[in-house]
Amino acid sequence: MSIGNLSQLDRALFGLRSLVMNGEFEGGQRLPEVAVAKQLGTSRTPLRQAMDRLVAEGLLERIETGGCRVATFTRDDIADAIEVRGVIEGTAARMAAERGVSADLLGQANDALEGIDRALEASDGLNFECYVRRNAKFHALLAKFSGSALIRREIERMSLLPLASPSAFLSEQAAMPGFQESLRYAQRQHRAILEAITNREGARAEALVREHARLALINLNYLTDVQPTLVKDVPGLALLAST
Amino acid sequence: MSIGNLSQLDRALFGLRSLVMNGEFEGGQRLPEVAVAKQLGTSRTPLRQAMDRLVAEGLLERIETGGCRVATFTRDDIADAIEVRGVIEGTAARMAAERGVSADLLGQANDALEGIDRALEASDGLNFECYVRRNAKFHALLAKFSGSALIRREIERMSLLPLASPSAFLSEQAAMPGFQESLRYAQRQHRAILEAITNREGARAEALVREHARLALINLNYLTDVQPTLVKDVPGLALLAST
DNA sequence: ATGCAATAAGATGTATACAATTGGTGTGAA
DNA sequence: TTCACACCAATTGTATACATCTTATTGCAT
Repeated sequence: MSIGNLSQLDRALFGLRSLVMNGEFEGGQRLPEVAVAKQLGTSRTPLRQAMDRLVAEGLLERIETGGCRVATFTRDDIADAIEVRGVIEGTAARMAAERGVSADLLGQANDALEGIDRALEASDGLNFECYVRRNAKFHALLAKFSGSALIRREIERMSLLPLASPSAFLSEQAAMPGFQESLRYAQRQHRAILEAITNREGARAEALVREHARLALINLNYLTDVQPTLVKDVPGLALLAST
Repeated sequence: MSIGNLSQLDRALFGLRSLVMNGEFEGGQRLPEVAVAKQLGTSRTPLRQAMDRLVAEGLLERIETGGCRVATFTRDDIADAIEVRGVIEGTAARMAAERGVSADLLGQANDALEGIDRALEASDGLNFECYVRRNAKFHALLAKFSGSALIRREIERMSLLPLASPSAFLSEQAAMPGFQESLRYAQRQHRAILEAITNREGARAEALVREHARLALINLNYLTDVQPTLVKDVPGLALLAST
């Protein structure tokens, strides 16, 4: 359990999550414990723990007669997950506005947004890696703003669902037409959200965050309808029901 | 795994949840696996599975150096849990209004509300048991209305948290002054919620459900401030931090 | 007396053996 | 040919033994 030396449970958890997300298993089929344990180089005990956790995450589902199968998601499922993430993040923003946020935290959020500005104005057009990092930072701060550990955990939880996280589609979005314009739109929303929270405008903050989350929906639709060839590159998209 | 013959995991899960909810363990102390396993009459393997699930439910928390401890909740934690339940139930109601609900389901909800009416008008003043049952039924239908399995699961999940469920305080509420008047107020909210959903008024339905959830907060405050002697009778209230 | 270190006891993490249940396959009869 | 029943293989659920890591206690040195 030392640093950099993972426990068997962590190895099984990361390994299995990665296998499932990358679509290594046929959707709906049962995961045979012995075979998967051998594949991951661990025993059944930590593997079963890992499976329990992935069931809790929603990535696997229990079979009544025993064992687990890979969960499959319809596009409606993913849309609902994105909507719920937006709703809870929106609640975090509203609470932040209502209860007030420390100047230190507000400053950190402002720093993150300035970092995004710099990433957008980079000399070579866009510093993509920097954008992704600062975007994740801003969303993490938003969850923290609420002052509620429960809210923060719930947002993290929803973001674990495949394709529901704030940066789920960022890596492949680069191929989209109007990509940079979309990032600039998102950044204006970021600014407005932070302004609303600072001004203690709870309803405005909540509505803005909800709308902001729906950007992920647009990307989902683009990837599945217009550019299905990219599907293989987006982690978790393999779990989308083929219908 | 036959009917009525629980698996060891279920036995451990129900038993441990009950022990924790009833405050059999000192808050914050580590749960010794061997001792608890012996107490529950099972081995460590299913007990550890049960502990993992209770961690996912939020009832236990992991200790960094190994093992689990009983989670403690501040009143703010419980207030946040109630708020989040209200927010997600509100989203379910809004989605129901936006997407439409089948006449069959609407009819079932109406039946539940008529059952509550009858319970409130019983000759001996109040049929309490009937009220509780129909109230739970109405809230379950509300979750179902959304048409989203994810939403339904998240509402169930939030309702598992101690004191966050729609009927968490009902059993002890009888000792409150103005108790029946409070139930009538709640029932008027029920009617308004159903009307808003039927009329496809999403924003109204969402706002009403949020306000409805806050009734639980009032009961929480009453129990902890005015009638702390009742604390022992409410399951889960033992987990409230004594501060 | 206090602080640190070492040791021992006890707890958790992991592997594996065994039991019980499931699911498939093959054979037989209608 | 098809359905049913039985048997066998394979898989999951459970218990337990073992290894590793905590943690508390004791003793020693300052």
